[in-house]
Amino acid sequence: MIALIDCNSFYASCEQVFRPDLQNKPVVVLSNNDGCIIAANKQAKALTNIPMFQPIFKIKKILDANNVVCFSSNYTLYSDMSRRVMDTLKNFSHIVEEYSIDESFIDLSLYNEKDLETVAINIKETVYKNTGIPVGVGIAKTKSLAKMANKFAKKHIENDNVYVVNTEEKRKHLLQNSKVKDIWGVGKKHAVRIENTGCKTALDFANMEVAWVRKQMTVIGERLWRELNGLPCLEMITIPKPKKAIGTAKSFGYKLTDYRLIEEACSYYVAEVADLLRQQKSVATQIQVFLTTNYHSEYDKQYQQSITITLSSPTNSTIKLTQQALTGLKKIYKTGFRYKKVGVNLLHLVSEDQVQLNLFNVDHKITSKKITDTIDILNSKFGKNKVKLATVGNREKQWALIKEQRSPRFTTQWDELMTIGKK
DNA sequence: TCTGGGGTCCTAGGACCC
DNA sequence: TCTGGGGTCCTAGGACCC
Repeated sequence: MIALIDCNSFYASCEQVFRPDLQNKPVVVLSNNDGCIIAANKQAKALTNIPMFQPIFKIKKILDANNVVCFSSNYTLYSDMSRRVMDTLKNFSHIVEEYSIDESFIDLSLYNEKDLETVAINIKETVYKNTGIPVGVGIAKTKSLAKMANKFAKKHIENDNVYVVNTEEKRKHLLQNSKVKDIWGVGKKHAVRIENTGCKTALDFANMEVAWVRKQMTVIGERLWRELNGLPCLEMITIPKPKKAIGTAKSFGYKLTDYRLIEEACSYYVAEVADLLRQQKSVATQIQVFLTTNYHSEYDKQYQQSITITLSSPTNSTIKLTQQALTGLKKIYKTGFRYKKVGVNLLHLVSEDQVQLNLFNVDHKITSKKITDTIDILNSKFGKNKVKLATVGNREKQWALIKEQRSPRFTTQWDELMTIGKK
């Protein structure tokens, strides 16, 4: 049996852990640049007209009228809280798959099946006691059913955030009471196609002809169909696979026209992704740079362009990647536009030790590696970005994201610890 | 004025090879 | 009317997830 544990309104819950005064109050967390809502707690969700992913300026009035507390996103805090939750889960099973920042699958086959209800409640209570984060638990024979059981448990309050599918009756009850669009892996497009055949519930889908499913939804759909019928097709992935691509693309805090500033932002992003690349001990064979104006704007002239450069030899050197990225950026940049976003993608990543050495730049490679290693060591000792390339610039980041309401990084910064009582 | 960001997997079709 | 057959690699695009 597999359990899916999912944190309730994770980002908002993280904020509330350190702000007990916000218990039972509506709380939302905003995206980068404070652009739109990416998380809302129960109380905020209960207010109608707070749709997720809506630009904040459209619903500002509703937020204010209801005294909704808004936070800028604070990923440093959320990552650390996530680690605490995951550590707690490891006490319940040795087979844990960290599926995302706020959910995990864990294998419970060592437990007696009739005890699972108790185990589920125990997991929920222990995580809350250790971290302050409320979670939901869904348990079933397959990942897809566990995922749906979890969602079902949250939706129907009488389940108190726990649902265990340990009988055929409960499987049918779960699927009968879930809509097609609630099936994990069925998005908008497939939901329409499925419903057009007359299916209304997840159970109807599970009873469809598998040939139709295969044809319309490929092998992914067939796996899902089997999983809903109790046949496990998705394995537990306990060792995270190295990423095949690493990218970043963030909107600027302000529209940019100045090439120099865009270049600084681009260099900064290259340093970020190159760092992640080295952490997973990979090298990139291609780098892609793209630049775009604000496509939402009706006034601005629109322009977007991207360029993909194949590197002469695969690398994870910030220096080399920056050189290539800026060469690319120069090619696609055109004057006369107000730019909104620049992005960098590292593509076709391969393991460091699988690289085919290019005979002709061995020397260069080694020198470059020494510099990169030294920069990494210094930065891990003295703090992120203390040592950087000159192209990143040293002035205030005029392109930086807007984060007006970020909470303190309570758990990772000594100077941002919580204070109690008078100073 | 203000509209997120980072991924995965699969398939079809083109280019190319023998 | 008939129009080889088998294969690989790559890319773009679709669909989905959190």
